[in-house]
Amino acid sequence: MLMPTTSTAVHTAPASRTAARAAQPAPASHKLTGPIEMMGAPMSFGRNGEIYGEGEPADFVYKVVSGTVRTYKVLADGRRQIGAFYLPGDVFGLEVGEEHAFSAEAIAATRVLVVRRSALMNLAARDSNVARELWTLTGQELARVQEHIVLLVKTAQERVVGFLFEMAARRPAGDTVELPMSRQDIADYLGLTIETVSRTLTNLEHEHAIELPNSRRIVLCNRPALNEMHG
Amino acid sequence: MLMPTTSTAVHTAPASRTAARAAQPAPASHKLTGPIEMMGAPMSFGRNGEIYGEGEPADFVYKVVSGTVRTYKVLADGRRQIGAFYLPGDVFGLEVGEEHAFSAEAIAATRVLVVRRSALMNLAARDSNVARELWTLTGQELARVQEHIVLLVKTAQERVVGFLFEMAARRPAGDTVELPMSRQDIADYLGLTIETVSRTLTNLEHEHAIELPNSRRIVLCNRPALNEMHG
DNA sequence: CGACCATTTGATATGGATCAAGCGATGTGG
DNA sequence: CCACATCGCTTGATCCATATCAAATGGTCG
Repeated sequence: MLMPTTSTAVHTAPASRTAARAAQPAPASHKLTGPIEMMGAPMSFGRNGEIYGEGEPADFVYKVVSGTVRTYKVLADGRRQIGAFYLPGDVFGLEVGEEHAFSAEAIAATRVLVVRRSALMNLAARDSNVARELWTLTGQELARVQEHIVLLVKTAQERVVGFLFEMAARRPAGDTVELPMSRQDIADYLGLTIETVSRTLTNLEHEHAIELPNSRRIVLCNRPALNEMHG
Repeated sequence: MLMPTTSTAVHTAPASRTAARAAQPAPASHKLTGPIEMMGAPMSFGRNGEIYGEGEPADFVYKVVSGTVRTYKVLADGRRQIGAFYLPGDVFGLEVGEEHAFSAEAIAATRVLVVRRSALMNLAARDSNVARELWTLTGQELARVQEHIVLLVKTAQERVVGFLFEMAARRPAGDTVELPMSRQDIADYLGLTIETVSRTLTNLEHEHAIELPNSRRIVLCNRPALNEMHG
């Protein structure tokens, strides 16, 4: 639907790989062996590479091995709303209906595992543990989106601080957050403009709540202060 | 947690009813027989009656028979965000985790069917159709919340019009929408103030897009015009 | 009738958007 | 190796949609 400007997708048909599937390095996930690891075929996407489009048949389920993925919708007036960011270990593209509700793109060079949804469904019909795992994944997604709703009704500063906490919790690395996405991506996730995101981060730095060694790295050097700020 | 001001809950312990369960009038739902109808115990709540609180163990699943339910969170600064409205036939309170993510209240006098979550889980472990139904319910909830996110990043007019379309689609009754909830409820669902909701409705009426016979009844008398307005 | 509560309407304030320019890193061709 | 184009980000000035504050209206129930 929306052609990426600098797509360098290596594969475009996930079905083209069914061999050589058992030799992945273990992805950064709490679950080291599951249906997707067992059955998944590796695929790679370049920066801005389109993984699937909104409204397309949801025939495949994906798990991030490395890199980052964003899902989004483009509204009628051209504005883009980002639904989620997916980091290594995260599953995305799992739909209960027949179509993808959002489009998905790689933010930077990204490797994923791909598995046919029908294969998972067949497995789930026979194995209640797999069925439960699919349900759990959908439930985690639901919880995440509910948190997102709460973020979206707050002030700009609360949204930005909430986003920083969210990212810090997902990639525990002390107080340093490494952002794989641009300011525009953050703005479109938070329902703000790029200018407001930038200004808010600058303010937080002036108040000594964060440090900005560079634009993609943020140090949460005063968590109590940040906690005060996020409602 | 939050005591309702005029609670008139008839039952407070759903487990107190296990007999007399097969004689409900069929609720307005596309699914006339399911686990909840088969196993559910009836309960009633008065206006503003608390059904469960955020953070409480999610031991029961509910289906609306009559009336309307809202789920909500109260933010740190006292603002209330409504997560969803549930109308007759809708299932709510089904959590994948162990706790309720939102609080639930009856908006007006409401009857529900209640079933133990553990009973559904046991059934699902043996019957993959039940498992699939639980997953489908969670997936529908996910789709609804994703739509809600898209609403929340639009302008006030777009949010209000989107809300009217949402309600009209859920209770197909020609172009007339009967609102069970107050302006404050609508405002807290849309992330707006009550004044902005009221003004927006007045504007829509002036533009002959809707009619307001009274504050709880809205006629969508110009759908093409409304469609233009909601991005 | 009168009290109460939900809703509407009016006046003003403000947070974030918009418009516009500047800055710093990265990469490319001469 | 440097001039220069490009891109992502920051900063500044102004505007506007919506919040806030305040009061009037209207419907409901004792």
